[in-house]
Amino acid sequence: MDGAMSGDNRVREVGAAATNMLGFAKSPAETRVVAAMSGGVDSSVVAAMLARDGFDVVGVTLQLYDHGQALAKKGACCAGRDIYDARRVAEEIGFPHYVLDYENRFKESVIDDFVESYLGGATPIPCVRCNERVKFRDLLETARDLEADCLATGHYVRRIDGPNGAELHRAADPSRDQSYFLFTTTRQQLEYLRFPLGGVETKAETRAMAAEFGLAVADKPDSQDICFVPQGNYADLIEKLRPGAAEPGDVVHVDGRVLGAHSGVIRYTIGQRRGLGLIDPQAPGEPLFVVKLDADARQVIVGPRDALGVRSVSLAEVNWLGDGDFVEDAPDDGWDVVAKVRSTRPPRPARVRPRADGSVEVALAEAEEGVAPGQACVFYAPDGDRVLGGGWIQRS
RNA sequence: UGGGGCGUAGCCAAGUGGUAAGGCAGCGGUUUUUGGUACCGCCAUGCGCUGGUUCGAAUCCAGCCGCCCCAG
Repeated sequence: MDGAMSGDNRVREVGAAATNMLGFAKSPAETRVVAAMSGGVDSSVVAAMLARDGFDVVGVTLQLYDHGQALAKKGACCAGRDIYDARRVAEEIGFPHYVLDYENRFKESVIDDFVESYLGGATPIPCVRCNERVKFRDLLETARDLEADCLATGHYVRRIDGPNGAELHRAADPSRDQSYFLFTTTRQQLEYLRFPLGGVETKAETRAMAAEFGLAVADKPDSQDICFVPQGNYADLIEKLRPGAAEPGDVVHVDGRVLGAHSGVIRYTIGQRRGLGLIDPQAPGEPLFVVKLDADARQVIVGPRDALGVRSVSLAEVNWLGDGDFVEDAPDDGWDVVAKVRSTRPPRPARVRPRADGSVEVALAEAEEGVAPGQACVFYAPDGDRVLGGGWIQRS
């Protein structure tokens, strides 16, 4: 949007001259900001940047899970390492830093939900639950308790002050955009939040800043996979937390034929191809995909690729961030949006229509594959930039 | 035990004298702050067995074994 000013657009989501970089009408030194620090490069840069710019930064790192026997983590774990890294950044730059024990809250708000979701045949997004129920709820309250003016995070997403209050927008770098994971953010939370990396053009730029600040985490690899699941082996974690809960059952073709057996619906998600270990004798050269999961019947229903397409999706718990009242002001044919049913891939045209029973129907202009209950459908304005809201997929 | 057909990797399958396609499944990796998808790589010193012909055979010949079908 403002390529002419490239190079110094780190904290430029607030423009008014009378306010500081975070949008407050007072000096940075008088502006207290709690920086949520995960121990990674992004949030470290945010904290360091704000401290260098003179803000009254208080770094906070949440201890979300231990590496004890409950999760059976092997050897040194990232949680401990990350906390150490965050603390070191605070020491290097010179601002206070606190580690808060959020293990119980994380367990109750994120891990339990994750486990129950899988056992119910759905496919959870723990990262969204963590943002929704831990970072932007409990941590945000803690920041208020610390009398901070705002809470800053390292998310790649933009917050823009609009005529009707704070708006959530996609990151300047579409490939790093994390707005999908923040769709549950409420307007009230958004008013208090700041995302200094939203305008960064590339991840390399962030790393360059980290190097510039002399941070040891500058070359730290990006985090990926689910933070509390070691080696990406989520099914083993579920079975440790709920022994015996994952029961075996049949793998059934959409036409009714039983093709084989599985060792628990928790190991599958809609759209999945690998791991079935099966072929359809009637079409031995064609791949099979998981089309549906029936936890009650303990069935994994599979079919050919063309059985995967979905054009209508039903949502619950919709969070609306667009202008106007989501229900009252909805056009008869639904809100005109572009929607994502997964974090990657560009958003596609869709219509979002509130139903009388409180649920919401999304009509996709083109079929999407791999639409699974428990995942999120996030809406954007037709130009794909502003986040208008989103909801949890119930069925499709 | 008359006639016909077939036997290539876990499944399907191409190849009919020149030194084993491809798909599915599996394994490994890339991508990705969820799962998944997609993409890339690997996966038969050997083509039912034993001999023979040939410079050379999965491909030709002989015998044997095993399936299947049609007749009785």
